Amino acid sequence: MSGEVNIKRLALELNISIATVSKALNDSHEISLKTKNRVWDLAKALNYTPNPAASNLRSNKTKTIAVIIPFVANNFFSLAIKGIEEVARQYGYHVLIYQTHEDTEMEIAFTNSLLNGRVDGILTSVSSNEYNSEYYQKLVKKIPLVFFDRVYENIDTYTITTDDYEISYQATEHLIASGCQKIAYLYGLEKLPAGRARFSGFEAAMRAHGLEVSEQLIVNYRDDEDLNLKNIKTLFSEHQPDGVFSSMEEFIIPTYVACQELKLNIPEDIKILSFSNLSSAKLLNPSLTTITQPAFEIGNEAAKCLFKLLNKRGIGDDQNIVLKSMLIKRASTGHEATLC
Amino acid sequence: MSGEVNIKRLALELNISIATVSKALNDSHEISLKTKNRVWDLAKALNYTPNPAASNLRSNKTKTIAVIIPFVANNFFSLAIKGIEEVARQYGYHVLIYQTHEDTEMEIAFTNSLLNGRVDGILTSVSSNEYNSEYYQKLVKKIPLVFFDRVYENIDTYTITTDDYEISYQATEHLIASGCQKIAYLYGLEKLPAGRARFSGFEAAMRAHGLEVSEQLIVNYRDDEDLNLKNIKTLFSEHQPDGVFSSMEEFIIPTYVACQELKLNIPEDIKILSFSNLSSAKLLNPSLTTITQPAFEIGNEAAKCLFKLLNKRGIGDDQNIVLKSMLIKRASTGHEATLC
DNA sequence: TGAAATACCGGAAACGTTTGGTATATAGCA
DNA sequence: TGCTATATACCAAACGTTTCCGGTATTTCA
Repeated sequence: MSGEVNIKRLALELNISIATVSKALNDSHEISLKTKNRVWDLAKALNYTPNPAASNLRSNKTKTIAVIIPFVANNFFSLAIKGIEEVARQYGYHVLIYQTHEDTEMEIAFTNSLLNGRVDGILTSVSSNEYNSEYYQKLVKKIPLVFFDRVYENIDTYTITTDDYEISYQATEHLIASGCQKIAYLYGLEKLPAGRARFSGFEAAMRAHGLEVSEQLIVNYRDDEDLNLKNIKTLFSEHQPDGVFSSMEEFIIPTYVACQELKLNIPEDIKILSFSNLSSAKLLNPSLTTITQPAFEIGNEAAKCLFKLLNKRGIGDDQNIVLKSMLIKRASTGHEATLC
Repeated sequence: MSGEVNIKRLALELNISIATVSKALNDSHEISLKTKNRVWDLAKALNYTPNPAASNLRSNKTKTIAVIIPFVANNFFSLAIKGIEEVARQYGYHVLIYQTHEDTEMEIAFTNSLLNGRVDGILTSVSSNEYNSEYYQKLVKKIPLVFFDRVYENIDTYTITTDDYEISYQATEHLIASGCQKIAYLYGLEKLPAGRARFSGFEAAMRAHGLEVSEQLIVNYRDDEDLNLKNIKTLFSEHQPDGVFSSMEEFIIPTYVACQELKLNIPEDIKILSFSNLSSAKLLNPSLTTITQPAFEIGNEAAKCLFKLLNKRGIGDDQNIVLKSMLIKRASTGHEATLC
């Protein structure tokens, strides 16, 4: 009996035209309230929902946005997604998620696969293995796109970032105030503005306090857990730093392991802090001092900006939004353990 | 100049019909290799990709699947998603992700919003706040759907679960072998088969060793962090258990906090183990003994089953797939700290 | 050699919606 | 009264594919 319930069926049953039904469903001013109500009632009764493919084909709107990120199995990005979804739901949009696994080629492949009208807009946090902004120069002219956290600079769209330089400066001063003189730097995202800003903030704070930033006290992040561990252990045993500034969550585990294996006591022998959104940072042994980014808010803000673009409001003077991170002092830098 | 590049454009430029182009692109046997090559070459040169809306409208295939889960900011689900995506990519499918936040109403709302042809199939891990399988009884007749981890029973589709009963039994024996006599049970997912199986396994092992399972030693999970902490603290101080079996990752933090605040030493005063996919479990203070589910494999297997359904192969005798979890012994149950 | 099978290609309808143009009826106004 | 504006609704053409149906040319085989 029923068959699929579509607009034609509604029109037939109400004895009005297809066009009228469509306009009624979209609450057009051309349709009388009386007719609208008849349509809405029947639509509800028959449990009608418009076919997205047809609607999209005709109107060129998908009610879908894409999120392209390195990983989803990561506290920062998980929270950011949550922030994005909140806004998307609000607008009745669906969210497509793509993981690049830090591979720029994948990133570009995914993005390209979205240019045929599969989505209305894109939110992206770029891969760290390359810095290649030319691609995006052209891309932003083809589709609404907003960068968050890991951004390319000087591209004509919104970017949502955090105060990497300032918070790194502040965190470095915290290490110094805690008595560190020889601070190692675990360098992540070195090709991206975020990674560089973190290092600059560290550098500036060191210099401001008359401390040296030595090449030998730097470990660069590699996509190889064992190598990272090895490099950190080598650094620790050869140069005995009394402090560690980790610019990436991924360094935490190898750093703790290195200390354990080298029998270094945290924070007595060495103080540690790290960028991180790990909710269990407070339960590490000892609890870890972190620089925590407002991940949820970043996602939220990014999505809002994307919808500004989708609604054809041009980019205002709020093109580059910077949110504040937090320095949460815990036992790994000798701070009182407060379990917060 | 270019305009949008579509199938008509290709046909025009190659001086062949639209039908031929379409068939060539889909590698139909009706088209000669020579023609196919001409089409493929030009398509590549012009960077053509088919319009998904049009294709979907006509063919009733979206090349998209949906994943409906309680949270993405969770190690287990993050990994499961990764497993799902691997398979999806392989088939050229896109993945839509929905978070229910443990709310069955949302779960149903999302699911309903997908029934109008937005996706070809659904992978779902149901919310824990309710057990209401009637809805799904009807649903599986309308759209291909596969359950993973948190499943409803006796529904005519694939389910991917783990050996909750057996591994819980085994873990409980580990606690007992480590000297525990009075073991508290932190009860999660109580309304779902998974949660119940975990408890049954625990119960059976206790009984098999002549130990009592007391109501007073059970804390039920509530969606309120403070309440959970309070309940655990009350349990610990009023009944002094010497072991804790946590059936949910979410109990870990309050449990550790409770021990710290009550000055209970782990594992001397109390031994702890928990279901968890936390990668930092080994770095907790002390490192945490976990039951770890093969999250990636679960997602992987679930997606494979969904594609079996999509390819119209009926459900075989592998309808209920059960994967093995691992018990990883660490310091929180008195095991040698091995950092693995 | 002739009939049947095969290989290759095109015409045109269909998928379910949106939308610009048009038509009718009514109201407003001079 | 006649003329314009407004409210309401319909017609038909799109959107870009896929696919059924057919048609011709070529091959196969008895």
